[in-house]
Amino acid sequence: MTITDIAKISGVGVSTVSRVLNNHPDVKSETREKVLGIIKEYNYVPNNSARILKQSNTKNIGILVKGVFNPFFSAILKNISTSVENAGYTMILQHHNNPNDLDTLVGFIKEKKLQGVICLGGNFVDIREESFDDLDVAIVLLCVNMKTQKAWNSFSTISIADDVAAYEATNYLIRSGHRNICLMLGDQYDLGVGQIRYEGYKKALEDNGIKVREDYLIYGEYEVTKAYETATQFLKAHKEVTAVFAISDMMAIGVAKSIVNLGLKIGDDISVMGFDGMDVAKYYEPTITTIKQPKDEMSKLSVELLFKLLNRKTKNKHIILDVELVKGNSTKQI
Amino acid sequence: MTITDIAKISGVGVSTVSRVLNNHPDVKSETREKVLGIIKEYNYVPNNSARILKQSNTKNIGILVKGVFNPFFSAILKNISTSVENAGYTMILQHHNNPNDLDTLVGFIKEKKLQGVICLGGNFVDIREESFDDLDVAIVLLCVNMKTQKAWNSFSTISIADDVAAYEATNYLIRSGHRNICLMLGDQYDLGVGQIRYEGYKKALEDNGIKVREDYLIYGEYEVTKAYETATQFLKAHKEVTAVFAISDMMAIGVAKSIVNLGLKIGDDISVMGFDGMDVAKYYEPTITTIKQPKDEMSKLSVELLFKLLNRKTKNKHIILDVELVKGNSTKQI
DNA sequence: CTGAAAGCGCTTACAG
DNA sequence: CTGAAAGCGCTTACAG
Repeated sequence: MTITDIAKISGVGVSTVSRVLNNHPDVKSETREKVLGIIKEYNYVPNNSARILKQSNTKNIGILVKGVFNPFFSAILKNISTSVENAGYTMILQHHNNPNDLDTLVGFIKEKKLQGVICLGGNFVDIREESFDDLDVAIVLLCVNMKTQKAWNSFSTISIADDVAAYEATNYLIRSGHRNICLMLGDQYDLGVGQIRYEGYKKALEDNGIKVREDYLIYGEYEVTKAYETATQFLKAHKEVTAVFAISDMMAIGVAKSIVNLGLKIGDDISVMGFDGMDVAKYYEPTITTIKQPKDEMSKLSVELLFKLLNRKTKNKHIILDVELVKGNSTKQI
Repeated sequence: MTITDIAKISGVGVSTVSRVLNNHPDVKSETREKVLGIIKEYNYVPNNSARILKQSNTKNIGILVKGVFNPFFSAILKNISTSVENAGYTMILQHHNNPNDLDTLVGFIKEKKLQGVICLGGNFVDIREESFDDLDVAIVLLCVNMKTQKAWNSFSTISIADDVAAYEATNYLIRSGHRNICLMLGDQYDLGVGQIRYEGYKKALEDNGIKVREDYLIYGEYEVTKAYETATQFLKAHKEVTAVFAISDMMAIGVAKSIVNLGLKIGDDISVMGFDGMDVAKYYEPTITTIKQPKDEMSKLSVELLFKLLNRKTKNKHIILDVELVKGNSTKQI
């Protein structure tokens, strides 16, 4: 079934069918009805590729997810997905683990002829103003390590001040009397947000005259199971540690469980601080103290910004959103 | 930059460039090198739409997610995503909430010219053997309400026996001495797996001579927050209830928290049973008794089956996987 | 091993 | 309000 078939059956030209398909106003309503009837009858759906080949407008929005596929991302994904589809665009999801985020992104954009793309995660170390020069695409980077927050105008970023947030979290633990504070990161080679959060942690310790210990860095791969295992092993070997700061709530839950299973009490014996502000942190027992990222705002803003960029209603922006330290019962004064 | 540009610059015909692009063997390696060099130099990426327009093979795999976008789905999503990309296919993710799953699916397949599609969730009430007749596409339905498990050969299903699983869960609570057992479903109009799980719950009660009470059905929208709110309200009004069976672990966690916040003890005062077997159920404190779905197997099998179907290496199958009741400390004998 | 040419299924000026 | 025709950027027989 092609547009030509429909045209023949309807007894009109292909241009007319095309006009009906694209809701052009100048078609006699009688003709429109007839064509629509045939389309319906034969269950005809136009070939997207042929359409796209003609129009430069693919209406494809890409979502490029780096590394982990954690629950924090999936909440964002849902929001984005809904908005993108409501706008009549197609959402192409790609997940990758390549070291070079920038190359991956550019290849993705070209291959799928994307109109816009939202990146979740990654560190774009060699990104430059000219990186997207010949592309004409709206780019929004989310949850990305962008150390150099210059006023670059070829892409947008929406982020939180990860270093400040991690500083605040660590400082909160220090203010509560903790000095032996372990940091649980994703993995050793995480150059994304993990890197920046580490810097915030480090600075908070240094500002308080606490020595930063390499062996207090542990890795939970953003997974509850792995976090549990790593924390169990670590806490057994380091009885002096009184607080663990995990850079995701799911890892914090793994850590919390390891404390219980070691016969200790969460908060009273060892404090646990999370990051993300997932619902589950609030509903865990005890509630997990965490840094709450404004995820609804992040997803809402990112799609809004993306479409504004697409429609040339704005120039690129670099937005930094506020986080909130939500106090739970998993951290205690000592 | 088009193939014609590359051909001109390289001093060869477009067919030769095309052959290089598609790794055809019969190109002189000298020519190949030269063309490859130009492609690299100009960062040329072929236009996918034009390619697809010629080849019937789009290499597009669709993932159609119905309704909720819960963490259980996102774990599956990650696995599928990785496998699909490794096979050189593009993953198109679509999320919907239309009542008519079948129409949505068929429209999706046609519009994107999908080679294969995996559906997560939904109830395909009016699905028929002929539904996909003119489509030539591999279809795998996952986590779907397929009451009529006929030996249909136009699509595949991978599922668990949701009714049996829910029966088992309910029966376990009954064996533990509970008689006033509340069931938390997603929402009132869920005709997907929620419907079948409800039937298992109902049958277990009936088989044990326990009256099924309409007012013992509550709805948590597969969300921890909503589950918490609904359960709190319900438990306040129904002091006689000693057990809650929630058909997702996230909802079970919300219920658990509501019990704590009502000043009661999880397990000792009110038992909580979950469903899914998410990691978090195992790491919650106390551990949540749950029905564990083989999610790794589900995602692995679904992709394997999809590609076998694509390559005509198998005919359609209807696979039912086993679940496991994982005992935690959230349920107690009374 | 290589190139010219047809054609995939659309959209869009252009002419009427 | 409508149709014939060109062309989007590829791939693929076909001929050499």
